[in-house]
Amino acid sequence: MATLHAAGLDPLCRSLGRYMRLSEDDRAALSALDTGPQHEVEARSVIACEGENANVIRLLISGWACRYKNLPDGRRQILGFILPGDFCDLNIYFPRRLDHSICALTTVRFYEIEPALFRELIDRRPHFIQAALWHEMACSGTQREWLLSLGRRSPIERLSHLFVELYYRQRAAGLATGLSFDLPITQNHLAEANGLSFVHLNRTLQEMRREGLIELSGRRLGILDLDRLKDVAMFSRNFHRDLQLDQEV
Amino acid sequence: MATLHAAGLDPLCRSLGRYMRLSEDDRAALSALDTGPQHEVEARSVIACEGENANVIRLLISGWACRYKNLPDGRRQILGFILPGDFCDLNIYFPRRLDHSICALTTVRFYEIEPALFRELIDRRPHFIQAALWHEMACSGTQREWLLSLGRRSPIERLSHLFVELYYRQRAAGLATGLSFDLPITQNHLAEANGLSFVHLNRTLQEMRREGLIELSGRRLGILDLDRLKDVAMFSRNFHRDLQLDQEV
DNA sequence: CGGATGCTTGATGTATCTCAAGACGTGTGG
DNA sequence: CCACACGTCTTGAGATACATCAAGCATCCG
Repeated sequence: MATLHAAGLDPLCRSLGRYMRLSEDDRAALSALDTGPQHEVEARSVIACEGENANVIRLLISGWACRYKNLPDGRRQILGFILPGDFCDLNIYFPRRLDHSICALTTVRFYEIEPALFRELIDRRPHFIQAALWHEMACSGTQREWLLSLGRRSPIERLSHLFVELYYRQRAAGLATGLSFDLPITQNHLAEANGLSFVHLNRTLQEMRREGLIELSGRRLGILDLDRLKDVAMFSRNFHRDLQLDQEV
Repeated sequence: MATLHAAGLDPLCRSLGRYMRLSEDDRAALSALDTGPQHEVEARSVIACEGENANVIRLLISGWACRYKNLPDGRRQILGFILPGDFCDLNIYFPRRLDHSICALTTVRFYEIEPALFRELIDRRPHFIQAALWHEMACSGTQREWLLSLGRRSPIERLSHLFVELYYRQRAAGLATGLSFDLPITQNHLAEANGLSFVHLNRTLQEMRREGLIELSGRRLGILDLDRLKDVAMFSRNFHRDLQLDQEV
């Protein structure tokens, strides 16, 4: 019985454990959180929509999701990818109106946690707020890296950078085998994330293959030369360090 | 004497007051924070540099600063503008290594607050952490809007959006008179913020003037038709609401 | 089998960058 | 006071990177 329960809560401990050392008491306190049933939605489902009130805390268990924004005329920009262990929304206080939407890119499983329960947890063990703050700041840092990519990196540099980011995040979550990992999204998604047309993205991918940087087929990405890929991306040591943190589970 | 002291701490109260209701006790607690001397640096000074440890909390009092990142080959992207009342860095816990740099665009005055003092404040009055979280989330929201701009908006839409954002933020800080406000930065800065070459930015500005959207000269921006400017920018109601919060002082 | 979805390729136009030069204002030293 | 340097803005010309439009092909699935 303990096993089952522990397995169920594992994602929460693992997720918060990335940002703080968890004592046994901490883990026990997390167990007390009733994470409720797991939800499952299929690809393309809108999990949360811009403008609606976020009155729940969602933690992704499996699958890929993304944050995105639309312009009134239909143009769409993906703002970031949400991988297993990431929070979709962390509205602990003040139900904030969502400034962006979230949709599932694959079949996705996630927890929904009551903000009130989280608040109680923080009341009893105030240092948990630090993990929440840290999570926000880590996301914020990744956004800044994307700003640099969209503003100043060329398409091939942008794409290289994204692949390195995803590789390290997947590896941190134990989802990479060697230098390859599942990339269960379409080229169109990659284009929407990188501010490119999907035609041009396709040609950029071909260039990367020609250059011997990656191989990509059947929804799986293989990195052929990580060092060179990082060079092309001008991947920063600082950013690497931030992502590495995820590994200290 | 009370006057002087109150005047000195006013920026802190006003800044945090944007994110939470301050009781009299709260204000008294903030007064207990020794904000130390005001610092002043001239334009172009680097206030904080990527990679260094942020071991202080800075609150901008007057002038303009910006966050930015560089690529190894010298390309530079401005990530956001810091206006009076904004925190430069809010590293309350864990001295985090900075993932970006901050520099002064004009002569700038700011407070430096010891993180330890801030932590003590939060220990005594835990709800202050909510203001910190809210501040992080507001900055994060602005970054997402910039991602949308850089990824999907055309140059003229981007620039329009930036001007509307700055207008609302300046107005919230009481720094706009009517529909115009000081814009003490160069066209080169605007280009670096919008991911454009400064030549093209210059031409975009001319187009906006030709269209009767703005007038810009002598480091002062006048908005000629706010509604149309917002239409061009496809400025979102949600984002507006977030910025408006700044007004509820 | 027909329709949806995703990937690839070609042709064409244009938006944006780069390079380069000149104009204007402002401050500084002679 | 002028001469000069410097920073900023402006304009022109040319090259190219990227978007757009359009078509073909493969795969999957009902």
